[in-house]
Amino acid sequence: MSVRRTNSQRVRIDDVARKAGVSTATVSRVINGTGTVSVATKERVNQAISDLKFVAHGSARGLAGTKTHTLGLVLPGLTTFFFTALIQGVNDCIYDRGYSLLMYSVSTPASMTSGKPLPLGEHNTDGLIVFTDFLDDYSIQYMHEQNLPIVMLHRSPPEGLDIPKIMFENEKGAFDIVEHLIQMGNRRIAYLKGPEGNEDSRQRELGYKRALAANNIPLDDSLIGRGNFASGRARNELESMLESGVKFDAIFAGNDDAAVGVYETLQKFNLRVPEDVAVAGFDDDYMSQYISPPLTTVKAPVHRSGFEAASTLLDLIEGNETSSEVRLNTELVIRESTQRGKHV
Amino acid sequence: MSVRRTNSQRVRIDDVARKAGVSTATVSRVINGTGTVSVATKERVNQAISDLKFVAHGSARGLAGTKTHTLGLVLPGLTTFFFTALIQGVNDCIYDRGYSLLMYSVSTPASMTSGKPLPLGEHNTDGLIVFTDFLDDYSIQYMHEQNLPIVMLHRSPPEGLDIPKIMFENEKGAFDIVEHLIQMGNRRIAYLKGPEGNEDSRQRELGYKRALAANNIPLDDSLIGRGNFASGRARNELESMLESGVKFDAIFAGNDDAAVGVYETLQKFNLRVPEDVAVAGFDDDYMSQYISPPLTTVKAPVHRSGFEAASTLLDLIEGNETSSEVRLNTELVIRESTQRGKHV
DNA sequence: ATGAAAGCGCTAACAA
DNA sequence: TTGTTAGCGCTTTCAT
Repeated sequence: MSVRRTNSQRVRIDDVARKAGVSTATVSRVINGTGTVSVATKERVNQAISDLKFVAHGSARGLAGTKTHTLGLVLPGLTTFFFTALIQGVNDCIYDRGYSLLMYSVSTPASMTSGKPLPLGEHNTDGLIVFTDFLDDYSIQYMHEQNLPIVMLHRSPPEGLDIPKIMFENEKGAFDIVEHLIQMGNRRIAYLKGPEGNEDSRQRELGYKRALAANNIPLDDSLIGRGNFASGRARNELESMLESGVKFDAIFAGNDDAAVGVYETLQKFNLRVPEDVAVAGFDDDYMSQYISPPLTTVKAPVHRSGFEAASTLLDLIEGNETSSEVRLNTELVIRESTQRGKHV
Repeated sequence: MSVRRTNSQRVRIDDVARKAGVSTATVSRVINGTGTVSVATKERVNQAISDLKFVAHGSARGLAGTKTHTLGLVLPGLTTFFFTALIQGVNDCIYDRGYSLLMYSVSTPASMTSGKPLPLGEHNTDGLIVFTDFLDDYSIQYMHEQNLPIVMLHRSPPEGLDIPKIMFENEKGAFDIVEHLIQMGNRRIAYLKGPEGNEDSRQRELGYKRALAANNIPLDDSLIGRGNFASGRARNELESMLESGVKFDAIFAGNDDAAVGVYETLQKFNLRVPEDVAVAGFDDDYMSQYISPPLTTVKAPVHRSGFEAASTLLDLIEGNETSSEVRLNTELVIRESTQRGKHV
């Protein structure tokens, strides 16, 4: 009894089939590169497709087939240039491989299993890149159990789950930069942590502690501040530390954005960088070379981490081999913020 | 004769219907808020949905219904913090309204109507935000004719098409900042254009020229350089200008990223900012307050422009009233790069 | 207020 | 190598 709103405008696969003089199955084969189609037929079909400007209906493909050709990327609130590079990295990987990118910026704790679930399964992405602490372990486990391919970016998967992860060499990077600070003559070196529970931060803290230990510098807990990888919080935290009389001759700020906050607070207290306090960051954000003084930091391959995450996810989806963990090299970048006597 | 890969795992709408003791039609009504459902029934259905952790199949909804609940955002290559704020703005608008975001970063000229078409129609987004010069007018016209709701961001629609656009007050912002430069005593003021054909740049150039005219300063074409809103190109262009002997006492760099390139080249030529050359930007990028000297610029509401674009697009989709043009206010931010005698 | 059932535009099994 | 056709999981009309 069909009384159906007929979507009259759209060019459908059977229009293409008719024009090319073949069946819809053949057109589908040409589109998807499946099955076998003779060269001559393939050419006729492609001609018809471009003549008619046919674009397949994504939802129909998603429903009929097994793939949506869409990847999900879950991010915390987009704050710094870091995210730009990361998203571009994912983007650069997937379009060539025929996928689109669905983005979710989640800036408060969220869950798939309580309250209003995230629209993550909703669109049936073929897989998910998780880069946020705002999605709880249980949600990830839940989606993993639904057989959704997942890759963790800058975060470990929940205990016991076989989910690949992409990380920076945080521990080594932090070790290197703290060693550098020590070699520049600093002994009392503060560290500003990232957000509570953040894994990058935890690993950097380990590197920081290892470098101190390797140089026989006792650990002083009063030198460890609680930040959140953002300049505002860094300002406040450092202010508290200074007001409570903590003394130090260098700060490893956790990341570059926090280092910017450190700069501001030091200036407010009339402390010069690097003469009075040396400052180091992590990431090598775009602005770090331009701030004053230019910031010594650990260069992290952000674009590449997005690219690798996407690439690993596609491998997972396509059933290729994947490594369970990718660790991306970091590189020490020495600028003026840690070089006494060289400051302009 | 069904021999069908049956997606056994998934909880479907009929599972919910059975559990709630209703038909699938009723479940659908509850999900979509359409039709009339008694309070008691609605409650039973919602209970069943959360008990079963039911998430509707997006492709099935997209195919059966008329909406995909997805918006497309087309961007040029993601380069600066600008894009972070913009994407976040779009994001912040749409999730509350039940939409997801499909992102396309297109960094080379692309078309829907020649070559391999962009996957834009492919997923049947309910609408599109176009923020890139890399998508040609014809493609936009083509999609518009297919009745795809479109909003232009920082760019005008093709001639004659009734497509809303969101812009900054470029002309006024540029006028204000050039006036400021003039008031600070500068007469020979250079302008660095954005990419060829870019509308923001064209409007800023108009503001620049109007400010000169308003102050009886003759226009000198040798003072207008060809940039692309990026630091690298700004460096090169300014270097050429300086080498060819062009003299000026101030530069309006087109945007903040270009201003950074200007800083670098001036430093290379041993010209101080602002003592020898005053520098002004546009956007008020996150880093502009932190570079040295802090950059005088025009603050543009980037996050808000993303938000407004999304909001306008949703209004278009939902059949609400929309303005054909939204102009977002800019604000002059005076810092040290234009203040002679105040530089630290 | 609710249910029955058609069909959205594809893909993929099977037949030929 | 190609065609026929069921059916993916929903939404929506129409009937009740």
